[in-house]
Amino acid sequence: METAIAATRKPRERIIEAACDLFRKHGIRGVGVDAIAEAADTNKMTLYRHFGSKDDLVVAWLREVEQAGETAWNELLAAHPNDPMARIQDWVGKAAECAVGDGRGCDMANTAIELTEEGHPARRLIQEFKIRHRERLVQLCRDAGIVEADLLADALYLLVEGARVTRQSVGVQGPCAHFTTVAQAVIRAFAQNNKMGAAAPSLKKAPEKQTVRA
Amino acid sequence: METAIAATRKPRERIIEAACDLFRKHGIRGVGVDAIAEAADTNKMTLYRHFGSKDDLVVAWLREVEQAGETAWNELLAAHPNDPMARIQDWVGKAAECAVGDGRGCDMANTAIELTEEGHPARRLIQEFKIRHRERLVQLCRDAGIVEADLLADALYLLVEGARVTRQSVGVQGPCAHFTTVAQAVIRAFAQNNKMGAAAPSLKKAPEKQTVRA
DNA sequence: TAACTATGGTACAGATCGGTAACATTAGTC
DNA sequence: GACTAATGTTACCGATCTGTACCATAGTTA
Repeated sequence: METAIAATRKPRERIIEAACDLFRKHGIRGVGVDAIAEAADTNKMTLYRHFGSKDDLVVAWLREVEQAGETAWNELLAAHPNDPMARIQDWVGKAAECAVGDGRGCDMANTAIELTEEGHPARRLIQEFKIRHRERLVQLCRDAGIVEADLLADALYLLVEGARVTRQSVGVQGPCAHFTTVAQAVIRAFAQNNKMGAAAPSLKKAPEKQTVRA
Repeated sequence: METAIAATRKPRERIIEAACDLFRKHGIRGVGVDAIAEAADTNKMTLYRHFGSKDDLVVAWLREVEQAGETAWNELLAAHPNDPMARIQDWVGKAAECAVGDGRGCDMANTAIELTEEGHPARRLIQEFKIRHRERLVQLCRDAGIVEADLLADALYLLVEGARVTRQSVGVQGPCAHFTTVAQAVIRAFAQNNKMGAAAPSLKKAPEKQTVRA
Protein backbone atom coordinates (compact mmCIF):
# COMPACT_ATOMS: atom_id res chain seq x y z
CA MET A 1 0.00 0.00 0.00
CA GLU A 2 2.80 2.42 -0.80
CA THR A 3 0.63 5.42 -1.45
CA ALA A 4 2.61 8.48 -0.48
CA ILE A 5 6.17 7.62 -1.43
CA ALA A 6 7.46 4.79 -3.55
CA ALA A 7 8.74 1.97 -1.41
CA THR A 8 11.70 1.19 -3.62
CA ARG A 9 13.98 3.49 -1.67
CA LYS A 10 15.12 2.75 1.82
CA PRO A 11 13.10 4.00 4.78
CA ARG A 12 15.60 6.63 5.76
CA GLU A 13 15.32 8.37 2.43
CA ARG A 14 11.56 8.19 2.46
CA ILE A 15 11.42 9.63 5.95
CA ILE A 16 13.65 12.53 4.96
CA GLU A 17 11.54 13.18 1.92
CA ALA A 18 8.32 13.12 3.91
CA ALA A 19 9.85 15.43 6.49
CA CYS A 20 10.88 17.85 3.74
CA ASP A 21 7.34 17.98 2.50
CA LEU A 22 5.50 18.16 5.81
CA PHE A 23 7.87 20.40 7.73
CA ARG A 24 7.80 22.84 4.86
CA LYS A 25 4.03 22.79 4.57
CA HIS A 26 3.02 22.97 8.22
CA GLY A 27 6.10 23.95 10.13
CA ILE A 28 7.88 21.83 12.68
CA ARG A 29 5.50 22.07 15.58
CA GLY A 30 2.65 21.71 13.14
CA VAL A 31 3.39 18.11 12.27
CA GLY A 32 4.00 15.10 14.48
CA VAL A 33 6.45 12.26 13.98
CA ASP A 34 3.54 9.88 13.50
CA ALA A 35 2.35 11.83 10.47
CA ILE A 36 5.86 11.90 9.02
CA ALA A 37 6.31 8.15 9.47
CA GLU A 38 2.95 7.50 7.87
CA ALA A 39 3.68 9.79 4.93
CA ALA A 40 6.97 7.96 4.49
CA ASP A 41 5.05 4.71 4.35
CA THR A 42 6.75 3.35 7.43
CA ASN A 43 6.27 3.57 11.19
CA LYS A 44 7.45 5.58 14.12
CA MET A 45 9.87 2.92 15.40
CA THR A 46 11.86 2.86 12.17
CA LEU A 47 11.92 6.63 12.24
CA TYR A 48 13.38 6.66 15.72
CA ARG A 49 15.91 3.99 14.79
CA HIS A 50 17.30 6.31 12.12
CA PHE A 51 16.85 9.61 13.91
CA GLY A 52 17.28 9.66 17.64
CA SER A 53 14.73 12.41 18.18
CA LYS A 54 12.49 14.81 16.35
CA ASP A 55 15.13 17.49 16.71
CA ASP A 56 17.62 15.21 15.00
CA LEU A 57 15.17 14.79 12.16
CA VAL A 58 14.77 18.53 11.93
CA VAL A 59 18.52 18.94 11.63
CA ALA A 60 18.70 16.20 8.99
CA TRP A 61 15.94 17.94 7.08
CA LEU A 62 17.73 21.27 7.20
CA ARG A 63 20.92 19.60 6.00
CA GLU A 64 18.96 18.43 3.00
CA VAL A 65 17.72 21.95 2.40
CA GLU A 66 21.28 23.16 2.82
CA GLN A 67 22.60 20.75 0.23
CA ALA A 68 19.88 21.71 -2.24
CA GLY A 69 20.97 25.32 -1.80
CA GLU A 70 24.61 24.44 -2.44
CA THR A 71 23.68 22.58 -5.60
CA ALA A 72 21.53 25.43 -6.87
CA TRP A 73 24.32 27.88 -6.22
CA ASN A 74 26.93 25.84 -8.03
CA GLU A 75 24.60 25.50 -10.97
CA LEU A 76 24.13 29.23 -11.01
CA LEU A 77 27.88 29.77 -11.17
CA ALA A 78 28.38 27.11 -13.82
CA ALA A 79 25.63 28.52 -16.00
CA HIS A 80 27.46 31.79 -16.58
CA PRO A 81 31.23 31.22 -16.65
CA ASN A 82 33.18 34.46 -16.58
CA ASP A 83 30.05 36.59 -16.68
CA PRO A 84 29.41 37.86 -13.16
CA MET A 85 26.73 40.36 -14.18
CA ALA A 86 24.75 37.61 -15.87
CA ARG A 87 25.11 35.61 -12.68
CA ILE A 88 23.56 38.41 -10.67
CA GLN A 89 20.70 38.75 -13.11
CA ASP A 90 20.13 35.03 -13.05
CA TRP A 91 20.21 35.10 -9.28
CA VAL A 92 17.52 37.75 -9.26
CA GLY A 93 15.36 35.59 -11.50
CA LYS A 94 15.85 32.51 -9.35
CA ALA A 95 15.19 34.52 -6.22
CA ALA A 96 11.96 35.83 -7.73
CA GLU A 97 10.84 32.29 -8.43
CA CYS A 98 11.61 31.31 -4.84
CA ALA A 99 9.80 34.35 -3.53
CA VAL A 100 6.65 33.46 -5.41
CA GLY A 101 6.97 29.71 -5.36
CA ASP A 102 4.61 27.68 -3.24
CA GLY A 103 4.08 30.46 -0.77
CA ARG A 104 6.03 29.01 2.10
CA GLY A 105 9.21 31.05 1.87
CA CYS A 106 12.59 29.91 3.10
CA ASP A 107 12.67 26.80 5.25
CA MET A 108 15.71 28.09 7.10
CA ALA A 109 14.20 31.46 7.93
CA ASN A 110 10.85 29.95 8.85
CA THR A 111 12.53 27.50 11.18
CA ALA A 112 14.56 30.25 12.80
CA ILE A 113 11.32 32.05 13.51
CA GLU A 114 9.51 29.00 14.81
CA LEU A 115 12.27 27.57 17.01
CA THR A 116 12.87 30.38 19.44
CA GLU A 117 14.90 28.27 21.84
CA GLU A 118 18.31 29.85 22.12
CA GLY A 119 20.58 26.83 21.96
CA HIS A 120 18.62 24.68 19.55
CA PRO A 121 21.01 22.71 17.30
CA ALA A 122 19.16 23.91 14.20
CA ARG A 123 19.90 27.54 14.90
CA ARG A 124 23.66 27.26 14.35
CA LEU A 125 23.08 25.41 11.10
CA ILE A 126 20.67 28.08 9.92
CA GLN A 127 22.99 30.90 10.85
CA GLU A 128 25.97 29.36 9.11
CA PHE A 129 23.89 28.68 6.02
CA LYS A 130 22.65 32.23 5.83
CA ILE A 131 26.09 33.71 6.46
CA ARG A 132 27.51 31.57 3.67
CA HIS A 133 24.75 32.70 1.35
CA ARG A 134 25.52 36.28 2.12
CA GLU A 135 29.25 35.84 1.56
CA ARG A 136 28.60 34.28 -1.80
CA LEU A 137 26.37 37.15 -2.73
CA VAL A 138 29.12 39.57 -1.79
CA GLN A 139 31.58 37.64 -3.92
CA LEU A 140 29.14 37.77 -6.83
CA CYS A 141 28.89 41.53 -6.58
CA ARG A 142 32.63 41.87 -6.14
CA ASP A 143 33.26 39.81 -9.25
CA ALA A 144 30.88 42.10 -11.12
CA GLY A 145 33.11 45.02 -10.23
CA ILE A 146 30.66 46.65 -7.86
CA VAL A 147 32.58 48.99 -5.61
CA GLU A 148 30.40 48.65 -2.56
CA ALA A 149 29.81 44.98 -3.15
CA ASP A 150 28.88 44.25 0.45
CA LEU A 151 26.19 46.90 0.42
CA LEU A 152 24.61 45.72 -2.82
CA ALA A 153 24.79 42.14 -1.59
CA ASP A 154 23.06 43.03 1.64
CA ALA A 155 20.45 45.01 -0.26
CA LEU A 156 19.67 42.03 -2.48
CA TYR A 157 19.76 39.71 0.50
CA LEU A 158 17.29 41.80 2.46
CA LEU A 159 15.02 42.22 -0.55
CA VAL A 160 14.67 38.53 -1.29
CA GLU A 161 14.33 37.65 2.36
CA GLY A 162 11.65 40.26 2.70
CA ALA A 163 9.89 39.04 -0.42
CA ARG A 164 9.79 35.46 0.82
CA VAL A 165 8.28 36.41 4.13
CA THR A 166 5.91 38.93 2.57
CA ARG A 167 4.66 36.22 0.25
CA GLN A 168 3.36 34.46 3.35
CA SER A 169 1.75 37.43 5.05
CA VAL A 170 0.13 39.37 2.19
CA GLY A 171 0.30 36.88 -0.69
CA VAL A 172 1.64 37.05 -4.22
CA GLN A 173 -0.05 40.34 -4.81
CA GLY A 174 1.68 43.06 -2.90
CA PRO A 175 5.27 44.15 -2.42
CA CYS A 176 6.82 40.85 -3.42
CA ALA A 177 5.26 41.24 -6.87
CA HIS A 178 7.69 44.11 -7.44
CA PHE A 179 10.73 42.24 -6.21
CA THR A 180 12.37 41.86 -9.61
CA THR A 181 11.83 45.46 -10.63
CA VAL A 182 13.10 46.75 -7.32
CA ALA A 183 16.11 44.46 -7.30
CA GLN A 184 17.15 45.51 -10.79
CA ALA A 185 16.70 49.15 -9.91
CA VAL A 186 18.96 48.70 -6.92
CA ILE A 187 21.54 46.87 -8.99
CA ARG A 188 21.45 49.64 -11.56
CA ALA A 189 21.86 52.27 -8.90
CA PHE A 190 24.93 50.57 -7.45
CA ALA A 191 26.42 49.89 -10.88
CA GLN A 192 25.81 53.49 -11.89
CA ASN A 193 27.34 54.73 -8.72
CA ASN A 194 30.27 52.59 -9.76
CA LYS A 195 31.00 54.70 -12.82
CA MET A 196 31.00 57.89 -10.84
CA GLY A 197 34.22 57.04 -9.09
CA ALA A 198 35.47 54.49 -6.68
CA ALA A 199 35.06 56.69 -3.67
CA ALA A 200 31.28 56.75 -4.03
CA PRO A 201 30.76 58.80 -0.94
CA SER A 202 27.09 59.29 -1.54
CA LEU A 203 26.20 55.79 -0.49
CA LYS A 204 28.15 55.57 2.71
CA LYS A 205 27.46 58.99 4.05
CA ALA A 206 25.35 58.04 7.00
CA PRO A 207 27.15 55.87 9.54
CA GLU A 208 25.11 53.08 11.06
CA LYS A 209 23.30 54.41 14.05
CA GLN A 210 21.78 51.40 15.67
CA THR A 211 19.64 52.52 18.51
CA VAL A 212 18.33 49.49 20.27
CA ARG A 213 14.88 50.06 21.56
CA ALA A 214 13.93 49.33 25.11
CA MET B 1 1.24 37.40 45.25
CA GLU B 2 1.00 39.53 42.12
CA THR B 3 4.46 38.90 40.83
CA ALA B 4 4.30 39.13 37.06
CA ILE B 5 1.75 41.83 36.38
CA ALA B 6 0.25 44.34 38.76
CA ALA B 7 -3.16 43.20 39.90
CA THR B 8 -4.67 46.63 39.91
CA ARG B 9 -5.93 46.22 36.34
CA LYS B 10 -8.70 43.89 35.43
CA PRO B 11 -7.93 40.31 34.45
CA ARG B 12 -8.69 40.83 30.79
CA GLU B 13 -6.03 43.50 30.43
CA ARG B 14 -3.48 41.44 32.31
CA ILE B 15 -4.18 38.43 30.13
CA ILE B 16 -3.73 40.45 26.95
CA GLU B 17 -0.50 41.89 28.29
CA ALA B 18 0.83 38.49 29.23
CA ALA B 19 -0.15 37.13 25.82
CA CYS B 20 1.70 40.00 24.13
CA ASP B 21 4.82 39.11 26.00
CA LEU B 22 4.72 35.34 25.73
CA PHE B 23 3.40 34.99 22.20
CA ARG B 24 6.08 37.34 21.02
CA LYS B 25 8.85 35.56 22.89
CA HIS B 26 8.00 31.94 22.13
CA GLY B 27 5.49 32.01 19.32
CA ILE B 28 1.91 30.84 19.54
CA ARG B 29 2.40 27.12 19.59
CA GLY B 30 5.33 27.62 21.92
CA VAL B 31 3.23 28.77 24.84
CA GLY B 32 0.15 27.28 26.44
CA VAL B 33 -2.88 29.02 27.85
CA ASP B 34 -1.91 27.85 31.32
CA ALA B 35 1.36 29.73 31.12
CA ILE B 36 -0.41 32.85 29.88
CA ALA B 37 -2.96 32.72 32.68
CA GLU B 38 -0.25 32.24 35.25
CA ALA B 39 1.83 35.11 33.86
CA ALA B 40 -1.30 37.26 34.01
CA ASP B 41 -1.64 36.33 37.66
CA THR B 42 -4.98 34.64 37.13
CA ASN B 43 -6.22 31.23 36.07
CA LYS B 44 -7.27 29.40 32.97
CA MET B 45 -11.00 29.62 33.70
CA THR B 46 -10.98 33.40 33.79
CA LEU B 47 -9.01 33.41 30.58
CA TYR B 48 -11.59 31.25 28.85
CA ARG B 49 -14.41 33.37 30.21
CA HIS B 50 -12.95 36.41 28.45
CA PHE B 51 -11.66 34.69 25.33
CA GLY B 52 -13.61 31.77 23.99
CA SER B 53 -10.58 29.96 22.70
CA LYS B 54 -6.86 30.26 22.24
CA ASP B 55 -7.41 31.41 18.67
CA ASP B 56 -9.62 34.19 19.95
CA LEU B 57 -6.85 35.24 22.27
CA VAL B 58 -4.41 35.21 19.38
CA VAL B 59 -6.69 37.49 17.41
CA ALA B 60 -7.10 39.80 20.39
CA TRP B 61 -3.33 39.91 20.76
CA LEU B 62 -2.85 40.79 17.11
CA ARG B 63 -5.46 43.52 17.40
CA GLU B 64 -3.35 44.97 20.18
CA VAL B 65 -0.28 44.80 17.97
CA GLU B 66 -2.31 46.38 15.19
CA GLN B 67 -3.37 49.25 17.36
CA ALA B 68 0.19 49.85 18.52
CA GLY B 69 1.19 50.08 14.88
CA GLU B 70 -1.54 52.59 14.13
CA THR B 71 -0.47 54.73 17.04
CA ALA B 72 3.17 54.64 16.00
CA TRP B 73 2.26 55.57 12.48
CA ASN B 74 0.13 58.53 13.53
CA GLU B 75 2.93 59.72 15.77
CA LEU B 76 5.30 59.50 12.85
CA LEU B 77 3.03 61.66 10.73
CA ALA B 78 2.42 64.16 13.51
CA ALA B 79 6.13 64.51 14.23
CA HIS B 80 6.87 65.99 10.82
CA PRO B 81 3.95 68.08 9.61
CA ASN B 82 4.28 69.08 5.96
CA ASP B 83 7.70 67.48 5.64
CA PRO B 84 7.24 64.17 3.81
CA MET B 85 10.95 63.57 3.26
CA ALA B 86 11.61 63.91 6.96
CA ARG B 87 8.83 61.42 7.53
CA ILE B 88 10.53 58.91 5.30
CA GLN B 89 13.83 59.42 7.03
CA ASP B 90 12.20 59.05 10.40
CA TRP B 91 10.46 55.92 9.19
CA VAL B 92 13.81 54.46 8.21
CA GLY B 93 15.15 55.16 11.65
CA LYS B 94 12.17 53.62 13.39
CA ALA B 95 12.30 50.64 11.08
CA ALA B 96 15.97 50.15 11.89
CA GLU B 97 15.14 50.14 15.58
CA CYS B 98 12.45 47.55 15.00
CA ALA B 99 14.79 45.46 12.89
CA VAL B 100 17.38 45.32 15.64
CA GLY B 101 15.07 45.48 18.63
CA ASP B 102 14.67 42.42 20.77
CA GLY B 103 15.43 40.03 17.96
CA ARG B 104 11.95 38.68 17.45
CA GLY B 105 10.93 40.58 14.35
CA CYS B 106 7.38 41.40 13.40
CA ASP B 107 4.62 39.67 15.36
CA MET B 108 2.36 39.75 12.34
CA ALA B 109 4.87 38.22 9.95
CA ASN B 110 5.99 35.65 12.50
CA THR B 111 2.41 34.60 13.09
CA ALA B 112 1.74 34.33 9.37
CA ILE B 113 4.68 31.97 9.15
CA GLU B 114 3.69 29.91 12.16
CA LEU B 115 -0.03 29.57 11.44
CA THR B 116 -0.05 27.85 8.08
CA GLU B 117 -3.72 26.94 8.22
CA GLU B 118 -5.40 28.58 5.25
CA GLY B 119 -8.56 29.94 6.81
CA HIS B 120 -7.23 30.88 10.21
CA PRO B 121 -8.96 34.04 11.44
CA ALA B 122 -5.61 35.65 12.18
CA ARG B 123 -4.46 35.46 8.57
CA ARG B 124 -7.01 37.97 7.27
CA LEU B 125 -6.14 40.39 10.05
CA ILE B 126 -2.45 40.07 9.25
CA GLN B 127 -2.95 40.53 5.55
CA GLU B 128 -5.10 43.62 5.99
CA PHE B 129 -2.60 45.09 8.42
CA LYS B 130 0.28 44.57 6.06
CA ILE B 131 -1.60 45.90 3.06
CA ARG B 132 -2.51 49.00 5.03
CA HIS B 133 1.09 49.47 6.04
CA ARG B 134 2.17 49.24 2.43
CA GLU B 135 -0.43 51.74 1.27
CA ARG B 136 0.71 54.20 3.87
CA LEU B 137 4.28 53.80 2.72
CA VAL B 138 3.19 54.47 -0.84
CA GLN B 139 1.39 57.61 0.31
CA LEU B 140 4.49 58.71 2.16
CA CYS B 141 6.61 58.37 -0.97
CA ARG B 142 3.95 60.01 -3.09
CA ASP B 143 3.80 62.97 -0.74
CA ALA B 144 7.55 63.26 -1.03
CA GLY B 145 7.18 63.69 -4.76
CA ILE B 146 8.72 60.37 -5.70
CA VAL B 147 7.59 59.51 -9.20
CA GLU B 148 7.56 55.78 -8.81
CA ALA B 149 6.26 55.95 -5.29
CA ASP B 150 4.88 52.45 -5.30
CA LEU B 151 8.24 51.00 -6.26
CA LEU B 152 10.18 52.86 -3.61
CA ALA B 153 7.54 51.95 -1.07
CA ASP B 154 7.79 48.28 -1.95
CA ALA B 155 11.56 48.47 -1.88
CA LEU B 156 11.51 49.92 1.62
CA TYR B 157 8.83 47.48 2.67
CA LEU B 158 10.81 44.48 1.48
CA LEU B 159 14.01 45.79 3.03
CA VAL B 160 12.58 46.21 6.51
CA GLU B 161 10.68 42.97 6.33
CA GLY B 162 13.85 41.22 5.26
CA ALA B 163 15.84 42.89 7.99
CA ARG B 164 13.40 41.80 10.70
CA VAL B 165 13.48 38.18 9.63
CA THR B 166 17.24 38.23 9.05
CA ARG B 167 17.70 39.49 12.57
CA GLN B 168 16.26 36.19 13.73
CA SER B 169 18.23 33.87 11.46
CA VAL B 170 21.73 35.41 11.41
CA GLY B 171 21.56 37.89 14.29
CA VAL B 172 22.34 41.59 14.57
CA GLN B 173 25.60 41.16 12.74
CA GLY B 174 24.96 40.51 9.10
CA PRO B 175 22.81 42.04 6.41
CA CYS B 176 20.36 43.73 8.76
CA ALA B 177 23.25 45.78 10.16
CA HIS B 178 23.36 47.58 6.82
CA PHE B 179 19.64 48.20 6.65
CA THR B 180 19.82 51.95 7.21
CA THR B 181 22.62 52.50 4.73
CA VAL B 182 20.92 50.40 2.09
CA ALA B 183 17.54 52.02 2.63
CA GLN B 184 18.96 55.50 2.31
CA ALA B 185 20.86 54.54 -0.80
CA VAL B 186 17.66 53.24 -2.35
CA ILE B 187 15.77 56.38 -1.38
CA ARG B 188 18.49 58.49 -2.93
CA ALA B 189 18.44 56.45 -6.09
CA PHE B 190 14.71 56.91 -6.50
CA ALA B 191 14.85 60.58 -5.63
CA GLN B 192 17.70 61.10 -8.07
CA ASN B 193 15.80 59.27 -10.75
CA ASN B 194 13.07 61.74 -9.98
CA LYS B 195 15.09 64.69 -11.20
CA MET B 196 15.89 63.02 -14.48
CA GLY B 197 12.34 63.31 -15.72
CA ALA B 198 8.96 62.01 -14.78
CA ALA B 199 9.00 59.23 -17.33
CA ALA B 200 11.84 57.44 -15.57
CA PRO B 201 11.94 54.55 -17.99
CA SER B 202 15.13 53.14 -16.58
CA LEU B 203 13.47 51.74 -13.52
CA LYS B 204 10.51 50.10 -15.14
CA LYS B 205 12.28 48.60 -18.10
CA ALA B 206 11.85 44.95 -17.31
CA PRO B 207 8.24 43.80 -16.98
CA GLU B 208 7.53 41.44 -14.18
CA LYS B 209 8.19 37.93 -15.35
CA GLN B 210 6.94 35.73 -12.57
CA THR B 211 7.70 32.16 -13.36
CA VAL B 212 6.18 29.98 -10.73
CA ARG B 213 8.37 27.04 -10.01
CA ALA B 214 7.04 23.54 -10.04
C1' DT C 1 -29.33 41.34 54.46
C1' DA C 2 -30.15 39.23 49.96
C1' DA C 3 -29.09 38.65 45.35
C1' DC C 4 -26.05 38.96 41.59
C1' DT C 5 -21.73 39.09 39.10
C1' DA C 6 -16.85 38.42 38.41
C1' DT C 7 -13.15 35.83 39.77
C1' DG C 8 -10.25 32.10 41.96
C1' DG C 9 -9.20 27.14 42.64
C1' DT C 10 -9.34 22.48 41.67
C1' DA C 11 -10.05 18.66 39.24
C1' DC C 12 -10.75 16.47 35.15
C1' DA C 13 -11.97 15.04 30.23
C1' DG C 14 -10.27 14.09 25.74
C1' DA C 15 -6.87 14.39 22.63
C1' DT C 16 -2.15 14.61 20.96
C1' DC C 17 2.51 14.52 21.49
C1' DG C 18 7.45 12.55 21.73
C1' DG C 19 9.53 8.43 22.77
C1' DT C 20 10.10 3.32 24.11
C1' DA C 21 9.48 -1.87 24.91
C1' DA C 22 8.62 -6.22 23.11
C1' DC C 23 7.88 -9.15 19.59
C1' DA C 24 6.86 -10.65 14.75
C1' DT C 25 8.38 -10.46 10.09
C1' DT C 26 11.15 -9.76 6.16
C1' DA C 27 15.46 -9.38 3.37
C1' DG C 28 20.01 -10.22 2.59
C1' DT C 29 24.19 -13.08 3.00
C1' DC C 30 27.09 -16.90 3.76
C1' DG D 1 18.92 -23.64 5.06
C1' DA D 2 20.89 -20.77 8.92
C1' DC D 3 22.19 -16.73 10.71
C1' DT D 4 21.87 -11.77 11.04
C1' DA D 5 20.38 -7.18 10.43
C1' DA D 6 16.67 -4.20 9.22
C1' DT D 7 11.99 -3.32 9.35
C1' DG D 8 6.99 -3.75 10.64
C1' DT D 9 3.35 -3.97 14.32
C1' DT D 10 1.24 -3.12 18.45
C1' DA D 11 0.81 -1.43 22.69
C1' DC D 12 2.09 1.54 25.92
C1' DC D 13 4.21 5.53 29.12
C1' DG D 14 4.39 10.07 30.72
C1' DA D 15 3.85 14.61 29.64
C1' DT D 16 1.36 18.38 27.73
C1' DC D 17 -2.30 20.61 25.52
C1' DT D 18 -7.05 22.86 24.89
C1' DG D 19 -11.20 23.29 26.99
C1' DT D 20 -14.80 22.42 30.72
C1' DA D 21 -17.48 21.31 35.16
C1' DC D 22 -18.08 22.47 39.65
C1' DC D 23 -17.85 24.99 43.58
C1' DA D 24 -15.95 28.56 46.75
C1' DT D 25 -15.02 33.33 47.42
C1' DA D 26 -15.06 38.41 47.02
C1' DG D 27 -17.25 42.72 45.54
C1' DT D 28 -21.12 45.25 44.32
C1' DT D 29 -25.82 46.75 44.40
C1' DA D 30 -30.58 46.90 45.72
